[in-house]
Amino acid sequence: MTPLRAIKGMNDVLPDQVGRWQRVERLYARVMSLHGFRELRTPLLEPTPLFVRAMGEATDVVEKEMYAFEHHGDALALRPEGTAGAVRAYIEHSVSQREPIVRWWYAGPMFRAERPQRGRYRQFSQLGAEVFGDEGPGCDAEIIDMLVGFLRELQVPGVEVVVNSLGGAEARARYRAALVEYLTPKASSLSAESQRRLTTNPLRILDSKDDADRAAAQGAPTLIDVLDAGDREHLAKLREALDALGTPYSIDPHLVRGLDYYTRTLFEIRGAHDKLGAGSTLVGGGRYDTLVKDLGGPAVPAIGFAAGLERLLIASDLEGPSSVVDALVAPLGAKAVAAGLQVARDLRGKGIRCEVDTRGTSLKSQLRRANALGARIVLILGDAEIAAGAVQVKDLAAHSQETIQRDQAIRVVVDRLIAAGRTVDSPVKASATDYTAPTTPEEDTP
RNA sequence: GUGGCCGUAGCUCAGCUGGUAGAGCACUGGAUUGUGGCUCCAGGUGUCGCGGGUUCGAACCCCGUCGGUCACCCCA
Repeated sequence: MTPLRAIKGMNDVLPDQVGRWQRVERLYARVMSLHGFRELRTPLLEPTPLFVRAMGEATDVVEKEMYAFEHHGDALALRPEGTAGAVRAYIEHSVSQREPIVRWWYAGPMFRAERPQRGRYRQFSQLGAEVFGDEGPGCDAEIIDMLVGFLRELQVPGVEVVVNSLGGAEARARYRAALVEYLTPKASSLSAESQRRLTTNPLRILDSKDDADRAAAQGAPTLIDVLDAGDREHLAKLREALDALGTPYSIDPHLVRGLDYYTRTLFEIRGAHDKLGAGSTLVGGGRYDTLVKDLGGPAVPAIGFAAGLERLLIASDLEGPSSVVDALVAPLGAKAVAAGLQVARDLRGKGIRCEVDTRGTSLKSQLRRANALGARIVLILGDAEIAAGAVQVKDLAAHSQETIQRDQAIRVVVDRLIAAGRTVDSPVKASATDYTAPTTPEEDTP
């Protein structure tokens, strides 16, 4: 019998790692909140045609990477990206009728049936956002600057922003024609892949990694040359705003992205090249001023981006939390366990994370466990303490220990933890029916 | 999806031209009948990814397969 295992490219995240995930997610939620974005949650499963129409028939994602299937006659697909669902929800709920500008963020798993690699998985998570109803370049600049700030908070080294403009649909069509005209005479020198692309998706030849392709593309006309006046002004204003913000970026006229819906501003943010190798794109985004209309909604301009959470985690130097609990209750002997459970319940009522070691093992092994859990305080309850109505409060970091009366012990522990920098919730009642889970001392919610 | 490399204890790896397996770390216990992180001592049968083949004999060679990884395609 073959052992049960997770699907290729779909990974478990064990608790040791979840701490880092949560840290990044909370930081993101906070950044979003500070910028007036509100969270959107959409289904993981959508009608396949939504993605086909949003991203384009000829895109690789649609052609070969979607988990698409039929269920009772419906064509369904696991979402390969977040924008299509967000736009669908925006249209479906007539949101444009209620609010002129909408800022939404989302976080969650996406699915693409690609060959896994470091930082690229079949189920992966994206942190994304969309702004509907603001076509100004200032909005583009704000988003880019916000993302750079976010990556800085994540301590991602080597962050660089690359910007390009794809222009509107007309400009792109004009450019496509010019590019094909320029490259066709050189077709024989192109890679086989690019010769095929010449008819299917010529823009992609621009960011080919093949040397011959690069040489051929070297002198090609650039998109920026064929932009119309409005597109040019948009780009110029974006650059002005970025310069004013002091956000470093570079213009790469060869930057092209794989989805058809982009218009005008297109950007990528890369970082941590040494850790991510070829897949160092951390965030990709851009404007999609016609997509809402193309999907049957009103003519509302929009811009969005998505960041790969797994890549951010590889790139980020942030560490996860080191402690699981603040305190460990160490009862010695069977009689002490019941008393220990009471002490623990009282601690939790004050927002102290704690665990009771009910194994009945030696004090030594309980202290070892306290160490492993990162507990600062150990409350020792043996026969002598119970007889005296007391408890030993041991501070592992301070190497101190004192005998405290039971009714004073909770206050002493709280004081010690607060003195050590732990923030503790305001007291709540701790009973079986009125119990509030202690929040972790982790940061981040504003 | 295409190609290269890799796959030995929980982790990182060693294992000489094929003679059937080891280290460090981690973990558990003890030294200290109730006191951790340091130190010392003790504790390992693990489908050598899986299946098949060659051989007297395979962790080591061959084929297939699964998984990982890197690059490409593409993308977050």
